[in-house]
Amino acid sequence: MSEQSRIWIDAETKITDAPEDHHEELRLWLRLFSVTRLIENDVRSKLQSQFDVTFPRFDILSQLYRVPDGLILGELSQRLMVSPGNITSVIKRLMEDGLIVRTQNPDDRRENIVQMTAEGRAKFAEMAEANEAWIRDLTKDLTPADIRSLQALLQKLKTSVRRALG
Amino acid sequence: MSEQSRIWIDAETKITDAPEDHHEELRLWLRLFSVTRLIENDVRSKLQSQFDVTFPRFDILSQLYRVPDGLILGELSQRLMVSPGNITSVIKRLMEDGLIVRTQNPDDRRENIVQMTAEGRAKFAEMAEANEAWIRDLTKDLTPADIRSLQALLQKLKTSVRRALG
DNA sequence: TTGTTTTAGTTTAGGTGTCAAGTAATCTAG
DNA sequence: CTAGATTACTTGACACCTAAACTAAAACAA
Repeated sequence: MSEQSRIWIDAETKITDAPEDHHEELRLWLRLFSVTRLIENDVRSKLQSQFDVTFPRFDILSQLYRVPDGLILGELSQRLMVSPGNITSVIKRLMEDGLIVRTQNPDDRRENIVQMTAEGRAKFAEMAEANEAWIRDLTKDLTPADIRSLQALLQKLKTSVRRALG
Repeated sequence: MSEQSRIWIDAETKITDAPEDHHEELRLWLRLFSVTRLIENDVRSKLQSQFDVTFPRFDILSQLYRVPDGLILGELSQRLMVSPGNITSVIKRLMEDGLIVRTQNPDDRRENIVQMTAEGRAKFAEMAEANEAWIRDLTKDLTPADIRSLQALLQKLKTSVRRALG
C-alpha cells in the first residue's frame, strides 16, 4: 500500500458497505467522531505551536472569557463536560501562568469562583481570533446553507442524545 | 442558579447570539465538538462499567476486527489518528490481556503486524453489538432522512477539512 | 441543637495523549 | 559497496482525563 493512499484511511472508512439501513446510525457516529478528531488534532497542534497553550486550557479560557464575573469550578466542569477532578489541576496551572484568578465565595466557603485576569483576556483575544480563522479555513468548502443545515441537524442530534441520557 | 438548569449548559450554549453570519463556522465547530464529547463520554462510561474496557482499546479492537490479516502499527496509528508513541503502550496492554497478538514482518523487520486473537474477536463481537445498540438509542429521535443528510454533510465537511490540511 | 445528608472541591491511582529524542532496519545515491 | 537519508517503532517527560475515596462546608431534619 502506497504512503499516499494510506493517509486518507481512518476510523470510519472501512466499515461494511451494507445498503440496508441497519448500521447507518453507527456509521454516522463513526464519521462524527472522526471528523471531530481531525479538526481537534489540527487545532490542538496549532494552539501548541503558535501560542504554547494546550487545547484544554484554551477550552477553559474560552468559557471564562464570556463570563467576566467568573464561574464556579463545578459550573466550569459541567460546561466543559469534564470531571471535577480534572478541572482542579488544569486550573492550578492556569493560575501559575497568571491567566486566571481564583476566589473563595465568602457566602459559601465550599465554592471557588475563577475568572480571567487582564493578561488572560488579552492573550485569549489573540488566540480566539486565530482560532476562528482556522475554523473558517477548515470549513470553507461548506456553503452558508450547508452550515445552517448541519447546525440544525447537530442540534437535533444533541437533543436526541440528551433525551436518551435522561 | 438551580441545579436543574445548570445541567443543560455546556461549551456551545453561551456564545454571542449575533445574527450576522460571521461566527457561524465557529458555532458549528463548538456544537460538533460538544455533541461528540457528549456521546463519547456516555459510550466510554458504558464500555468501562459493562465490559471493563477503555474507549481507546475498543477503538483499536474495532479496527482490527475488520482486518483479519492484521495491521501494521503505523497503519493503525493513522487510522485512529493518534500518535505512534501512543499506540505502543495501548497495544502492549491489549497483548497482556490476550486480545491481540503481534508479529514481526520477516521481510521488513521494522514492521510489526498486530491482529486479534480468537478471544479478542469473541469479546469484541459482544461489545460491538452493545455499542451499536447504545448508538441507535442515542440517535433515535433522528429520522432516516436526518441521518442521511447528516452523513452527507459530515462527509462534505471532512472533505473540506482534508483539503484545507493539504 | 445535633446528627445525617448533600454539595464543592481535592487527591490518588492508573490509563491515554502529545512531542521530541533515540534505536534499529532499510533504502538510496554515488 | 557504503555513507547518509528515511522509515518503523520505542522511550521519556509531561499534560490530561476518569473514577473513587476523601475533606470540608452547608443544608436539613428530628
